[in-house]
Amino acid sequence: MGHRSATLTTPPARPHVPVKHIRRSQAARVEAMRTRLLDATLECLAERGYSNTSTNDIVRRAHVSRGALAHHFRTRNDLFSAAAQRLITARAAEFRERFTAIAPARRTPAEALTVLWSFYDDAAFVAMMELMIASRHEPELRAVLAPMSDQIADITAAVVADFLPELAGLPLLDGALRSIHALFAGLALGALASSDGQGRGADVRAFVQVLVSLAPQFTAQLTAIPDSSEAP
Amino acid sequence: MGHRSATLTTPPARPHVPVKHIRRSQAARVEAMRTRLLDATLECLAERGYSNTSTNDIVRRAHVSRGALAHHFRTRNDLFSAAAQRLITARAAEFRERFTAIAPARRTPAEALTVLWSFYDDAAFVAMMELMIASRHEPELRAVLAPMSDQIADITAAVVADFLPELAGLPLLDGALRSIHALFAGLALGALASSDGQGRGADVRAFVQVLVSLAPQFTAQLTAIPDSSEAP
DNA sequence: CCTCATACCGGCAGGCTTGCCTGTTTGTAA
DNA sequence: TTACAAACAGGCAAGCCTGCCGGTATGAGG
Repeated sequence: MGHRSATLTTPPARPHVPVKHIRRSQAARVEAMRTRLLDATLECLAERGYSNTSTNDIVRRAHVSRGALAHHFRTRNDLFSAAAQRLITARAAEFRERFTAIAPARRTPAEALTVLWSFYDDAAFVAMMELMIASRHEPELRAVLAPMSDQIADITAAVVADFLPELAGLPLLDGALRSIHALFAGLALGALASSDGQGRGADVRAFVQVLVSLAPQFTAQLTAIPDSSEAP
Repeated sequence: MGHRSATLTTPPARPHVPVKHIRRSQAARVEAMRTRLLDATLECLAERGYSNTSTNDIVRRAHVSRGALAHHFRTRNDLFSAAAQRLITARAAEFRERFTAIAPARRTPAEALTVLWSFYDDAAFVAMMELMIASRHEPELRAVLAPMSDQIADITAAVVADFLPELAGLPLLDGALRSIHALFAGLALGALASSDGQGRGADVRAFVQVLVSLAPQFTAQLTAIPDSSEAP
């Protein structure tokens, strides 16, 4: 179950393949270089963290010269912002893929929760957290990350609508989905400091499991409740 | 409702009160110095973040010489570990205080949720997140933070038992409480990167509010369910 | 009152990082 | 083929940070 160190980038084609003397178009060259750099950045981010990652670490890992990086990303922040952008779009794509890959017979809320959690119990999400923390002081990075929350909500809603139609009409669905995302994020954050190496809040996830399995039951009662909401 | 910048430390006695020529015992001196240093560390942590905070920043803010810090904390990590320890114990104390301070008439789940959230929508929790992220590479810090998760669970359980006895016996109470903590943590984390300056996931918290208000209802149905748990 | 341990002070050297700068190679287009 | 622009290489200087060190002041004990 420990999904850790899942595909953060495309694993092949990276280790020790010098990009030399293969006669490629310039567009292909820059694309390869950017990919190399960005992937290395994301990996360093997950391993060493935002501010423990120097540009030297990155070029070393990418097997690229210092000047190459400077040529494609003028400043360190540019690099990290681009990496953040790449991470977000890559994840959005993988999100849809992984869900559409679920066999129609298995498209249950429980399975969906498992897949969803795999996105949080993941090296990429560690990188994501690093970026979120760092974005507090890097406006450019923040600008990249800001719309992410709503994007996630939209994509999740779409996935639910497509694959779990029985839940599609639920009254507070949007809030519920956002809640689950927040909960998983909190779990992942807590896992960073917790000594609980493999548990990763399995008990909490079990509780969530039970909760969603009960969703249909109390959805009926919801309509008859004196809406005492308006959050504090 | 924006609780931000709540009491991270004891605000009085800090600004510009030179500790000189007042004839105090040595024990008092070291205590004052440690407090000064640790408070400044925590403040810097919340404002600048873990690795944007240099020891110079700290001594500058604490109005203390560089040597003083070196004398009390041999290394930068020692300082941060001590600060983390201090933060944890201080928060635990404040946690109980704030809950016992609730007027008996107001001891409702809704009120409890509001108070609980105030602990996450808080400069101190920003510092906490910084420490959690940093602890990934600082074993000493990690050792300090590791037991925190269970401590929180224990304290929360105790508070519920004392002040919300009607919930005390609920079947999956422990999981539910941990879930709420994780959810709030995730909300706080997301708020770092979100442009949603003041919202802070109010909608999500509203959902949680509704959910707990329904807790008694479906707790009955829980016993009759084919336990298909064992989290994935 | 005197002595000593402890608390505190401020500067120095070593190491690391970033951004820039010059020089070389590669692709493209005339 | 030739000339130019873009891609790439690697070194340099300025700046900052940490840990340490000798020197001073202050409180404790005889």
